[in-house]
Amino acid sequence: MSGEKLPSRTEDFSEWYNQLVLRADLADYAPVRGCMIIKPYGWTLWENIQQALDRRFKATGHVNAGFPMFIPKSFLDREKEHVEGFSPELAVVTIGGGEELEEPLVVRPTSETIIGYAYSKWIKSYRDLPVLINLWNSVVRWELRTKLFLRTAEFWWQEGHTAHATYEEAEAETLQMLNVYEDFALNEAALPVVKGLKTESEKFAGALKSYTIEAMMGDTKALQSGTSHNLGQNFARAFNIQYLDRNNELQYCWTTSWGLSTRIIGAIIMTHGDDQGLILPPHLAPWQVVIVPIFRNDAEQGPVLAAVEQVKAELLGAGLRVKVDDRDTVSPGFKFNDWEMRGVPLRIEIGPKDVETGTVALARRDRPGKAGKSSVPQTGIASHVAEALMEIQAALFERALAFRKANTYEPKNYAEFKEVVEKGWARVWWAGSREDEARIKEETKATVRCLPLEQPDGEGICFYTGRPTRQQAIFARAY
RNA sequence: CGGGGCGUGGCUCAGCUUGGCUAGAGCACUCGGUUCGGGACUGAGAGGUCGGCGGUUCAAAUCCGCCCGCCCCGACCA
Repeated sequence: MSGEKLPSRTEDFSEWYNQLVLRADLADYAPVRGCMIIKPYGWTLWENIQQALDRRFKATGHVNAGFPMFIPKSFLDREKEHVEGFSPELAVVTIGGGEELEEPLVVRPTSETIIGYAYSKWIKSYRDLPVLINLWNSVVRWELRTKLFLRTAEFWWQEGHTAHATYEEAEAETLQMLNVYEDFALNEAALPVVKGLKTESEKFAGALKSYTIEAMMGDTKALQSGTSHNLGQNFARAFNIQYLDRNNELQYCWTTSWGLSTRIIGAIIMTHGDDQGLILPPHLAPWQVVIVPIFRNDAEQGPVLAAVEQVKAELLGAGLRVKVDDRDTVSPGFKFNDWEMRGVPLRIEIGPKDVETGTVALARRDRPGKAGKSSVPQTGIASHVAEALMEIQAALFERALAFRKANTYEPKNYAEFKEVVEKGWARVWWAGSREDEARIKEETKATVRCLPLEQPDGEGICFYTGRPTRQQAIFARAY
Protein backbone atom coordinates (compact mmCIF):
# COMPACT_ATOMS: atom_id res chain seq x y z
CA MET A 1 0.00 0.00 0.00
CA SER A 2 1.29 3.45 -0.78
CA GLY A 3 2.05 6.14 1.75
CA GLU A 4 2.62 9.68 0.58
CA LYS A 5 4.38 11.24 -2.40
CA LEU A 6 7.44 9.84 -4.14
CA PRO A 7 10.66 11.83 -4.41
CA SER A 8 10.55 13.69 -7.71
CA ARG A 9 12.20 12.13 -10.74
CA THR A 10 14.15 15.24 -11.58
CA GLU A 11 15.52 15.79 -8.09
CA ASP A 12 16.57 12.25 -7.20
CA PHE A 13 15.99 9.73 -9.97
CA SER A 14 17.70 6.90 -8.13
CA GLU A 15 15.66 7.28 -4.97
CA TRP A 16 12.50 7.76 -7.02
CA TYR A 17 13.20 4.38 -8.62
CA ASN A 18 14.00 2.57 -5.37
CA GLN A 19 10.85 3.71 -3.64
CA LEU A 20 8.65 3.18 -6.67
CA VAL A 21 9.63 -0.47 -7.03
CA LEU A 22 8.63 -1.13 -3.43
CA ARG A 23 5.50 0.99 -3.37
CA ALA A 24 4.14 -0.18 -6.70
CA ASP A 25 4.25 -3.62 -5.09
CA LEU A 26 6.55 -5.06 -7.75
CA ALA A 27 9.32 -6.43 -5.56
CA ASP A 28 10.93 -6.50 -2.15
CA TYR A 29 14.38 -7.04 -0.74
CA ALA A 30 15.38 -10.60 0.15
CA PRO A 31 17.23 -11.69 3.29
CA VAL A 32 20.24 -12.57 1.12
CA ARG A 33 22.39 -9.67 0.04
CA GLY A 34 21.72 -8.60 -3.52
CA CYS A 35 18.76 -10.90 -4.05
CA MET A 36 15.22 -9.83 -4.71
CA ILE A 37 11.73 -11.12 -4.05
CA ILE A 38 9.45 -10.49 -6.98
CA LYS A 39 5.95 -9.98 -5.63
CA PRO A 40 2.80 -11.25 -7.37
CA TYR A 41 2.11 -7.92 -9.09
CA GLY A 42 5.68 -7.79 -10.44
CA TRP A 43 5.62 -11.46 -11.36
CA THR A 44 2.37 -11.10 -13.28
CA LEU A 45 4.05 -8.35 -15.27
CA TRP A 46 6.96 -10.74 -15.91
CA GLU A 47 4.52 -13.49 -16.95
CA ASN A 48 2.99 -11.15 -19.52
CA ILE A 49 6.49 -10.33 -20.79
CA GLN A 50 7.27 -14.05 -20.94
CA GLN A 51 4.13 -14.80 -22.92
CA ALA A 52 4.80 -12.04 -25.43
CA LEU A 53 8.34 -13.30 -25.97
CA ASP A 54 7.56 -17.00 -25.87
CA ARG A 55 4.95 -16.54 -28.58
CA ARG A 56 7.62 -14.98 -30.77
CA PHE A 57 10.18 -17.69 -29.98
CA LYS A 58 7.72 -20.44 -30.92
CA ALA A 59 6.76 -18.59 -34.08
CA THR A 60 10.41 -18.66 -35.14
CA GLY A 61 10.73 -22.39 -34.57
CA HIS A 62 12.20 -22.58 -31.07
CA VAL A 63 11.27 -25.00 -28.29
CA ASN A 64 11.72 -24.71 -24.54
CA ALA A 65 13.74 -27.05 -22.33
CA GLY A 66 14.98 -27.26 -18.74
CA PHE A 67 18.67 -27.40 -17.91
CA PRO A 68 20.29 -27.89 -14.50
CA MET A 69 21.24 -25.04 -12.25
CA PHE A 70 24.51 -26.75 -11.22
CA ILE A 71 27.41 -26.87 -13.64
CA PRO A 72 30.73 -28.68 -13.06
CA LYS A 73 33.31 -26.00 -12.42
CA SER A 74 35.63 -27.46 -15.03
CA PHE A 75 33.07 -26.69 -17.76
CA LEU A 76 33.48 -22.98 -17.17
CA ASP A 77 37.24 -23.28 -17.57
CA ARG A 78 37.05 -24.69 -21.07
CA GLU A 79 36.47 -21.44 -22.94
CA LYS A 80 39.22 -18.95 -22.10
CA GLU A 81 37.42 -15.63 -22.51
CA HIS A 82 34.28 -17.05 -20.96
CA VAL A 83 35.96 -18.09 -17.72
CA GLU A 84 37.85 -14.81 -17.52
CA GLY A 85 34.61 -12.92 -17.90
CA PHE A 86 32.63 -14.85 -15.34
CA SER A 87 34.94 -16.26 -12.69
CA PRO A 88 34.88 -13.14 -10.48
CA GLU A 89 31.13 -13.40 -10.09
CA LEU A 90 30.53 -17.12 -9.65
CA ALA A 91 28.73 -18.73 -6.73
CA VAL A 92 30.35 -22.12 -6.11
CA VAL A 93 28.93 -25.10 -4.22
CA THR A 94 31.58 -27.20 -2.51
CA ILE A 95 29.50 -29.29 -0.11
CA GLY A 96 26.57 -31.60 -0.91
CA GLY A 97 24.77 -33.85 1.52
CA GLY A 98 27.29 -32.92 4.19
CA GLU A 99 30.22 -34.20 2.10
CA GLU A 100 32.94 -32.19 0.41
CA LEU A 101 32.31 -32.55 -3.33
CA GLU A 102 34.95 -34.14 -5.53
CA GLU A 103 34.45 -31.36 -8.05
CA PRO A 104 32.93 -27.99 -7.07
CA LEU A 105 29.69 -27.02 -8.82
CA VAL A 106 29.01 -23.50 -9.98
CA VAL A 107 25.52 -22.11 -9.85
CA ARG A 108 24.90 -21.22 -13.49
CA PRO A 109 25.75 -17.63 -14.39
CA THR A 110 24.52 -18.53 -17.89
CA SER A 111 24.25 -21.92 -19.60
CA GLU A 112 26.56 -21.85 -22.63
CA THR A 113 28.88 -24.46 -21.14
CA ILE A 114 26.34 -27.05 -20.09
CA ILE A 115 24.54 -26.49 -23.37
CA GLY A 116 27.85 -27.18 -25.07
CA TYR A 117 28.15 -30.47 -23.18
CA ALA A 118 24.63 -31.54 -24.21
CA TYR A 119 24.86 -30.39 -27.82
CA SER A 120 28.11 -32.28 -28.32
CA LYS A 121 26.24 -35.44 -27.35
CA TRP A 122 23.13 -34.71 -29.40
CA ILE A 123 24.59 -33.43 -32.62
CA LYS A 124 26.22 -35.94 -34.95
CA SER A 125 25.00 -35.08 -38.41
CA TYR A 126 24.05 -32.05 -40.50
CA ARG A 127 20.58 -33.63 -40.34
CA ASP A 128 20.47 -32.81 -36.61
CA LEU A 129 20.82 -29.12 -37.34
CA PRO A 130 19.74 -26.56 -36.52
CA VAL A 131 19.06 -27.05 -32.81
CA LEU A 132 16.82 -24.25 -31.56
CA ILE A 133 16.29 -24.36 -27.79
CA ASN A 134 15.27 -21.73 -25.29
CA LEU A 135 15.44 -21.86 -21.49
CA TRP A 136 13.32 -19.93 -18.99
CA ASN A 137 15.25 -19.91 -15.74
CA SER A 138 17.16 -17.85 -13.22
CA VAL A 139 20.91 -17.38 -13.07
CA VAL A 140 23.32 -16.19 -10.40
CA ARG A 141 26.10 -13.65 -10.71
CA TRP A 142 27.72 -12.44 -7.50
CA GLU A 143 27.21 -8.73 -8.09
CA LEU A 144 28.77 -6.24 -5.70
CA ARG A 145 26.52 -3.29 -6.33
CA THR A 146 22.91 -4.22 -6.79
CA LYS A 147 19.63 -2.50 -7.57
CA LEU A 148 16.21 -4.12 -7.76
CA PHE A 149 15.51 -5.48 -11.27
CA LEU A 150 18.53 -3.72 -12.83
CA ARG A 151 21.31 -5.71 -11.23
CA THR A 152 20.72 -8.44 -8.67
CA ALA A 153 22.73 -11.48 -7.65
CA GLU A 154 20.00 -13.75 -8.98
CA PHE A 155 17.82 -12.71 -11.87
CA TRP A 156 15.19 -14.35 -14.06
CA TRP A 157 15.47 -14.42 -17.84
CA GLN A 158 15.32 -16.52 -20.91
CA GLU A 159 18.42 -17.75 -22.68
CA GLY A 160 18.19 -19.10 -26.20
CA HIS A 161 20.88 -21.49 -27.43
CA THR A 162 21.11 -22.57 -31.01
CA ALA A 163 23.51 -24.59 -33.13
CA HIS A 164 23.90 -24.28 -36.90
CA ALA A 165 25.84 -25.74 -39.79
CA THR A 166 27.29 -22.50 -41.10
CA TYR A 167 28.43 -19.09 -40.01
CA GLU A 168 25.81 -17.50 -42.22
CA GLU A 169 22.98 -19.44 -40.57
CA ALA A 170 24.23 -18.57 -37.10
CA GLU A 171 24.55 -14.91 -38.01
CA ALA A 172 21.03 -14.92 -39.50
CA GLU A 173 19.70 -16.47 -36.28
CA THR A 174 21.52 -13.91 -34.14
CA LEU A 175 20.02 -11.04 -36.12
CA GLN A 176 16.59 -12.67 -36.27
CA MET A 177 16.44 -12.85 -32.47
CA LEU A 178 17.70 -9.29 -32.15
CA ASN A 179 14.77 -8.32 -34.35
CA VAL A 180 12.42 -10.35 -32.15
CA TYR A 181 13.65 -8.36 -29.15
CA GLU A 182 13.20 -5.10 -31.01
CA ASP A 183 9.69 -6.08 -32.05
CA PHE A 184 8.84 -6.98 -28.46
CA ALA A 185 10.33 -3.76 -27.10
CA LEU A 186 8.50 -1.56 -29.59
CA ASN A 187 5.13 -3.26 -29.76
CA GLU A 188 4.68 -4.69 -26.28
CA ALA A 189 6.82 -2.66 -23.89
CA ALA A 190 6.53 0.61 -25.85
CA LEU A 191 10.29 1.07 -25.56
CA PRO A 192 12.12 2.68 -28.46
CA VAL A 193 15.43 0.85 -28.82
CA VAL A 194 18.53 1.16 -30.94
CA LYS A 195 19.84 -2.06 -32.44
CA GLY A 196 23.56 -2.24 -32.67
CA LEU A 197 26.79 -4.17 -32.44
CA LYS A 198 28.86 -4.19 -29.25
CA THR A 199 32.51 -3.23 -29.50
CA GLU A 200 35.20 -5.77 -28.61
CA SER A 201 35.50 -4.45 -25.07
CA GLU A 202 31.76 -4.56 -24.43
CA LYS A 203 30.86 -7.88 -26.03
CA PHE A 204 29.85 -11.08 -24.20
CA ALA A 205 32.70 -13.16 -22.77
CA GLY A 206 33.32 -15.86 -25.36
CA ALA A 207 31.30 -14.41 -28.22
CA LEU A 208 32.45 -13.62 -31.72
CA LYS A 209 29.97 -10.76 -32.00
CA SER A 210 27.38 -9.36 -29.59
CA TYR A 211 24.35 -7.41 -30.69
CA THR A 212 22.25 -5.32 -28.33
CA ILE A 213 19.11 -3.31 -28.05
CA GLU A 214 19.80 -0.11 -26.11
CA ALA A 215 17.12 2.05 -24.53
CA MET A 216 17.25 5.53 -23.02
CA MET A 217 15.95 5.82 -19.46
CA GLY A 218 14.18 8.83 -17.96
CA ASP A 219 17.47 10.21 -16.64
CA THR A 220 18.99 9.86 -20.16
CA LYS A 221 21.27 7.00 -19.14
CA ALA A 222 21.37 3.95 -21.41
CA LEU A 223 20.22 0.48 -20.51
CA GLN A 224 21.21 -2.65 -22.42
CA SER A 225 17.80 -4.28 -22.64
CA GLY A 226 18.50 -7.47 -24.52
CA THR A 227 21.46 -9.13 -26.22
CA SER A 228 22.02 -11.61 -29.02
CA HIS A 229 25.39 -13.24 -29.56
CA ASN A 230 26.99 -14.98 -32.46
CA LEU A 231 29.32 -17.33 -30.60
CA GLY A 232 31.14 -18.41 -33.75
CA GLN A 233 32.84 -21.76 -33.19
CA ASN A 234 34.30 -20.80 -29.81
CA PHE A 235 32.04 -22.99 -27.70
CA ALA A 236 31.80 -25.65 -30.40
CA ARG A 237 35.58 -26.07 -30.25
CA ALA A 238 35.67 -25.94 -26.44
CA PHE A 239 32.96 -28.62 -26.14
CA ASN A 240 33.45 -30.56 -29.34
CA ILE A 241 30.12 -29.80 -30.90
CA GLN A 242 30.79 -31.44 -34.24
CA TYR A 243 28.79 -32.88 -37.11
CA LEU A 244 29.40 -34.74 -40.33
CA ASP A 245 28.44 -32.67 -43.35
CA ARG A 246 27.07 -33.93 -46.67
CA ASN A 247 30.59 -34.74 -47.79
CA ASN A 248 31.17 -36.90 -44.71
CA GLU A 249 33.62 -34.35 -43.33
CA LEU A 250 33.72 -33.49 -39.64
CA GLN A 251 32.81 -29.83 -38.96
CA TYR A 252 32.44 -27.67 -35.90
CA CYS A 253 29.01 -26.15 -35.35
CA TRP A 254 28.30 -22.44 -35.23
CA THR A 255 26.33 -21.50 -32.14
CA THR A 256 24.38 -18.53 -30.86
CA SER A 257 22.86 -17.40 -27.60
CA TRP A 258 20.44 -14.60 -26.79
CA GLY A 259 18.91 -13.33 -23.58
CA LEU A 260 16.43 -10.90 -22.15
CA SER A 261 15.93 -10.59 -18.40
CA THR A 262 13.74 -9.15 -15.66
CA ARG A 263 15.94 -6.10 -16.14
CA ILE A 264 13.43 -5.14 -18.83
CA ILE A 265 11.04 -4.36 -15.98
CA GLY A 266 13.54 -1.77 -14.80
CA ALA A 267 13.55 -0.34 -18.31
CA ILE A 268 9.76 -0.08 -18.35
CA ILE A 269 9.76 1.64 -14.97
CA MET A 270 12.51 4.10 -15.85
CA THR A 271 11.17 4.89 -19.31
CA HIS A 272 7.48 5.40 -18.66
CA GLY A 273 7.14 6.23 -14.95
CA ASP A 274 6.36 9.69 -13.62
CA ASP A 275 6.25 11.43 -10.24
CA GLN A 276 2.92 9.75 -9.44
CA GLY A 277 4.44 6.32 -9.91
CA LEU A 278 4.57 3.59 -12.49
CA ILE A 279 2.98 3.76 -15.92
CA LEU A 280 2.59 0.37 -17.55
CA PRO A 281 2.12 -0.23 -21.27
CA PRO A 282 -1.39 -1.68 -21.71
CA HIS A 283 -0.13 -4.77 -23.56
CA LEU A 284 1.85 -5.90 -20.52
CA ALA A 285 -0.04 -4.45 -17.54
CA PRO A 286 -1.32 -7.05 -15.05
CA TRP A 287 -4.49 -5.00 -14.82
CA GLN A 288 -5.34 -2.90 -17.86
CA VAL A 289 -8.36 -1.30 -16.22
CA VAL A 290 -9.26 -0.74 -12.59
CA ILE A 291 -12.83 0.12 -11.64
CA VAL A 292 -13.39 2.23 -8.53
CA PRO A 293 -16.98 2.23 -7.26
CA ILE A 294 -18.10 5.37 -5.45
CA PHE A 295 -21.08 5.63 -3.11
CA ARG A 296 -22.01 7.40 0.12
CA ASN A 297 -24.67 5.18 1.61
CA ASP A 298 -26.57 1.91 1.28
CA ALA A 299 -29.14 3.46 -1.01
CA GLU A 300 -26.46 4.41 -3.52
CA GLN A 301 -24.43 1.24 -3.12
CA GLY A 302 -26.85 -1.15 -4.84
CA PRO A 303 -27.25 0.65 -8.15
CA VAL A 304 -23.57 1.62 -8.28
CA LEU A 305 -22.36 -1.94 -7.74
CA ALA A 306 -24.84 -3.21 -10.29
CA ALA A 307 -23.40 -0.81 -12.87
CA VAL A 308 -19.86 -1.80 -11.86
CA GLU A 309 -20.65 -5.48 -12.39
CA GLN A 310 -22.24 -4.76 -15.74
CA VAL A 311 -19.22 -2.77 -16.96
CA LYS A 312 -16.80 -5.35 -15.61
CA ALA A 313 -18.62 -8.16 -17.39
CA GLU A 314 -18.50 -6.31 -20.71
CA LEU A 315 -14.79 -5.59 -20.38
CA LEU A 316 -14.01 -9.18 -19.40
CA GLY A 317 -16.08 -10.30 -22.36
CA ALA A 318 -13.84 -8.21 -24.61
CA GLY A 319 -10.81 -10.07 -23.23
CA LEU A 320 -9.50 -7.21 -21.09
CA ARG A 321 -7.74 -7.59 -17.74
CA VAL A 322 -10.00 -5.84 -15.27
CA LYS A 323 -9.84 -5.30 -11.52
CA VAL A 324 -12.65 -3.97 -9.35
CA ASP A 325 -11.27 -2.23 -6.27
CA ASP A 326 -14.01 -3.04 -3.77
CA ARG A 327 -12.01 -2.28 -0.63
CA ASP A 328 -14.30 -0.58 1.88
CA THR A 329 -11.49 0.50 4.20
CA VAL A 330 -10.01 3.22 2.01
CA SER A 331 -11.53 6.21 0.25
CA PRO A 332 -11.86 6.57 -3.52
CA GLY A 333 -9.21 9.29 -3.47
CA PHE A 334 -6.78 6.92 -1.86
CA LYS A 335 -7.54 4.28 -4.48
CA PHE A 336 -6.89 6.73 -7.31
CA ASN A 337 -3.42 7.43 -5.98
CA ASP A 338 -2.78 3.80 -5.17
CA TRP A 339 -3.53 2.55 -8.69
CA GLU A 340 -1.62 5.41 -10.22
CA MET A 341 1.37 4.33 -8.15
CA ARG A 342 0.96 0.83 -9.60
CA GLY A 343 0.73 2.12 -13.13
CA VAL A 344 -2.67 0.77 -14.23
CA PRO A 345 -3.20 2.38 -17.65
CA LEU A 346 -6.92 3.13 -17.31
CA ARG A 347 -9.20 3.86 -14.36
CA ILE A 348 -12.97 3.80 -14.47
CA GLU A 349 -14.91 5.61 -11.76
CA ILE A 350 -18.56 4.75 -11.32
CA GLY A 351 -20.65 6.76 -8.85
CA PRO A 352 -24.26 7.85 -8.33
CA LYS A 353 -23.97 10.56 -10.97
CA ASP A 354 -22.81 8.03 -13.54
CA VAL A 355 -25.64 5.68 -12.66
CA GLU A 356 -28.05 8.54 -13.26
CA THR A 357 -26.57 9.56 -16.62
CA GLY A 358 -25.54 6.10 -17.83
CA THR A 359 -21.88 7.10 -18.06
CA VAL A 360 -18.56 6.33 -16.41
CA ALA A 361 -15.58 8.55 -15.70
CA LEU A 362 -12.53 7.35 -17.62
CA ALA A 363 -9.05 8.43 -16.48
CA ARG A 364 -5.90 7.85 -18.53
CA ARG A 365 -2.76 7.15 -16.52
CA ASP A 366 -0.49 8.75 -19.12
CA ARG A 367 -2.26 12.11 -18.72
CA PRO A 368 -2.38 13.04 -15.04
CA GLY A 369 -5.25 14.97 -13.47
CA LYS A 370 -8.22 16.48 -15.28
CA ALA A 371 -6.52 16.39 -18.68
CA GLY A 372 -6.79 12.62 -18.77
CA LYS A 373 -10.37 12.39 -17.50
CA SER A 374 -13.43 12.07 -19.67
CA SER A 375 -17.01 10.95 -19.33
CA VAL A 376 -18.07 8.14 -21.64
CA PRO A 377 -21.36 6.25 -22.01
CA GLN A 378 -21.72 2.82 -20.44
CA THR A 379 -23.17 1.63 -23.73
CA GLY A 380 -20.31 0.36 -25.84
CA ILE A 381 -17.88 0.74 -22.95
CA ALA A 382 -15.67 -2.12 -24.14
CA SER A 383 -14.85 -0.49 -27.44
CA HIS A 384 -14.20 2.86 -25.76
CA VAL A 385 -11.81 1.21 -23.35
CA ALA A 386 -10.07 -0.85 -26.00
CA GLU A 387 -9.55 2.25 -28.08
CA ALA A 388 -8.21 4.23 -25.14
CA LEU A 389 -5.76 1.42 -24.32
CA MET A 390 -4.49 1.44 -27.89
CA GLU A 391 -4.00 5.19 -27.70
CA ILE A 392 -2.09 4.92 -24.44
CA GLN A 393 0.13 2.17 -25.83
CA ALA A 394 0.97 4.37 -28.81
CA ALA A 395 1.33 7.55 -26.75
CA LEU A 396 3.82 5.96 -24.36
CA PHE A 397 6.01 4.88 -27.25
CA GLU A 398 5.81 8.25 -28.98
CA ARG A 399 6.65 10.10 -25.80
CA ALA A 400 9.67 7.90 -25.10
CA LEU A 401 10.87 8.25 -28.68
CA ALA A 402 10.52 12.04 -28.57
CA PHE A 403 12.44 12.08 -25.29
CA ARG A 404 15.26 10.06 -26.77
CA LYS A 405 15.45 12.30 -29.83
CA ALA A 406 15.46 15.42 -27.68
CA ASN A 407 18.34 14.06 -25.63
CA THR A 408 20.52 12.65 -28.38
CA TYR A 409 23.32 14.92 -29.60
CA GLU A 410 25.87 14.86 -32.40
CA PRO A 411 29.04 16.39 -31.02
CA LYS A 412 31.78 17.08 -33.56
CA ASN A 413 34.76 17.13 -31.23
CA TYR A 414 35.81 15.89 -27.81
CA ALA A 415 35.06 19.17 -26.06
CA GLU A 416 31.47 19.12 -27.31
CA PHE A 417 31.28 15.43 -26.52
CA LYS A 418 32.22 15.94 -22.88
CA GLU A 419 29.50 18.52 -22.53
CA VAL A 420 26.61 16.61 -24.13
CA VAL A 421 27.40 13.25 -22.64
CA GLU A 422 26.60 14.72 -19.24
CA LYS A 423 23.01 15.25 -20.29
CA GLY A 424 22.22 12.63 -22.92
CA TRP A 425 23.46 10.31 -25.66
CA ALA A 426 26.17 11.19 -28.13
CA ARG A 427 25.91 9.85 -31.66
CA VAL A 428 29.30 10.33 -33.21
CA TRP A 429 31.57 9.38 -36.07
CA TRP A 430 33.96 6.89 -34.54
CA ALA A 431 37.29 5.39 -35.57
CA GLY A 432 38.86 4.92 -32.16
CA SER A 433 40.59 1.93 -30.60
CA ARG A 434 39.91 -0.15 -27.54
CA GLU A 435 42.39 2.06 -25.68
CA ASP A 436 40.57 5.19 -26.83
CA GLU A 437 37.33 3.73 -25.47
CA ALA A 438 38.95 3.06 -22.12
CA ARG A 439 40.36 6.58 -21.93
CA ILE A 440 37.01 8.16 -22.80
CA LYS A 441 35.33 6.03 -20.17
CA GLU A 442 37.91 7.06 -17.60
CA GLU A 443 37.47 10.75 -18.38
CA THR A 444 33.72 11.00 -18.96
CA LYS A 445 32.08 7.81 -17.54
CA ALA A 446 30.55 7.30 -21.00
CA THR A 447 30.95 4.03 -22.89
CA VAL A 448 30.21 2.91 -26.41
CA ARG A 449 26.71 1.54 -26.11
CA CYS A 450 26.73 0.20 -29.64
CA LEU A 451 27.59 0.70 -33.26
CA PRO A 452 24.05 1.16 -34.61
CA LEU A 453 23.02 -1.20 -37.38
CA GLU A 454 21.37 1.69 -39.16
CA GLN A 455 24.26 3.81 -40.41
CA PRO A 456 24.09 6.93 -42.54
CA ASP A 457 25.60 6.88 -46.01
CA GLY A 458 28.88 8.62 -46.54
CA GLU A 459 31.63 9.34 -44.11
CA GLY A 460 32.66 11.78 -41.43
CA ILE A 461 35.50 12.73 -39.13
CA CYS A 462 35.95 10.78 -35.90
CA PHE A 463 35.26 13.16 -33.01
CA TYR A 464 38.14 11.71 -31.01
CA THR A 465 40.90 10.65 -33.38
CA GLY A 466 40.16 13.07 -36.21
CA ARG A 467 40.40 10.22 -38.69
CA PRO A 468 37.88 9.89 -41.52
CA THR A 469 35.41 7.02 -40.95
CA ARG A 470 32.22 5.52 -42.35
CA GLN A 471 31.02 4.34 -38.96
CA GLN A 472 28.95 5.97 -36.24
CA ALA A 473 28.75 4.95 -32.58
CA ILE A 474 26.48 5.84 -29.68
CA PHE A 475 28.21 6.81 -26.45
CA ALA A 476 26.37 7.26 -23.16
CA ARG A 477 26.54 6.79 -19.45
CA ALA A 478 24.93 3.43 -18.78
CA TYR A 479 23.40 1.30 -16.07
C1' C B 1 36.74 -4.61 -2.47
C1' G B 2 37.82 1.09 -1.11
C1' G B 3 35.13 5.84 0.74
C1' G B 4 30.66 7.77 3.31
C1' G B 5 26.11 7.06 6.11
C1' C B 6 22.79 4.24 9.07
C1' G B 7 20.83 0.08 12.44
C1' U B 8 15.31 1.84 18.35
C1' G B 9 7.31 -1.53 17.41
C1' G B 10 5.58 -3.38 10.31
C1' C B 11 7.51 1.74 8.16
C1' U B 12 9.80 6.87 9.02
C1' C B 13 12.26 8.67 12.98
C1' A B 14 13.11 11.21 18.26
C1' G B 15 15.85 9.93 22.68
C1' C B 16 22.41 8.91 22.92
C1' U B 17 26.33 14.69 23.43
C1' U B 18 25.77 15.01 29.75
C1' G B 19 24.21 6.71 31.68
C1' G B 20 19.10 6.58 36.06
C1' C B 21 12.61 6.27 37.08
C1' U B 22 7.06 3.29 32.93
C1' A B 23 11.67 3.90 25.87
C1' G B 24 8.34 8.01 22.85
C1' A B 25 5.93 10.26 18.29
C1' G B 26 3.78 10.06 13.31
C1' C B 27 2.14 6.55 9.68
C1' A B 28 0.36 1.55 9.14
C1' C B 29 -2.58 -2.37 11.98
C1' U B 30 -7.33 -4.10 15.20
C1' C B 31 -12.37 -2.72 17.15
C1' G B 32 -16.44 1.13 17.27
C1' G B 33 -18.89 5.58 15.21
C1' U B 34 -19.16 9.34 11.40
C1' U B 35 -17.25 9.53 6.20
C1' C B 36 -16.61 8.24 0.73
C1' G B 37 -16.30 12.03 -7.15
C1' G B 38 -8.28 13.17 -5.73
C1' G B 39 -4.20 10.36 -0.35
C1' A B 40 -11.07 11.20 5.52
C1' C B 41 -12.15 12.26 10.88
C1' U B 42 -12.59 10.55 15.70
C1' G B 43 -12.49 7.36 20.31
C1' A B 44 -10.34 2.98 22.25
C1' G B 45 -6.52 -0.82 21.64
C1' A B 46 -2.53 -4.06 20.23
C1' G B 47 2.53 -4.06 19.07
C1' G B 48 9.67 -3.08 21.20
C1' U B 49 15.31 -9.07 23.81
C1' C B 50 16.75 -0.54 21.38
C1' G B 51 21.21 -5.22 14.99
C1' G B 52 24.44 -9.20 17.75
C1' C B 53 28.24 -10.51 21.28
C1' G B 54 31.44 -8.92 24.99
C1' G B 55 33.23 -5.04 28.38
C1' U B 56 32.89 -0.63 31.94
C1' U B 57 29.22 0.56 35.91
C1' C B 58 25.19 0.00 41.62
C1' A B 59 22.71 1.04 36.80
C1' A B 60 23.64 0.90 29.40
C1' A B 61 19.25 2.40 23.74
C1' U B 62 22.99 5.98 25.79
C1' C B 63 30.11 4.97 27.16
C1' C B 64 34.14 1.32 25.04
C1' G B 65 35.65 -3.01 21.77
C1' C B 66 34.64 -6.64 18.17
C1' C B 67 31.23 -8.65 14.74
C1' C B 68 26.90 -8.64 11.44
C1' G B 69 23.57 -6.28 8.14
C1' C B 70 21.55 -2.44 5.00
C1' C B 71 21.74 2.11 1.96
C1' C B 72 24.61 5.78 -1.01
C1' C B 73 29.23 6.91 -3.98
C1' G B 74 33.59 4.56 -6.90
C1' A B 75 36.42 -0.33 -9.90
C1' C B 76 33.29 -5.21 -12.89
C1' C B 77 28.39 -6.76 -15.29
C1' A B 78 21.98 -8.69 -18.32
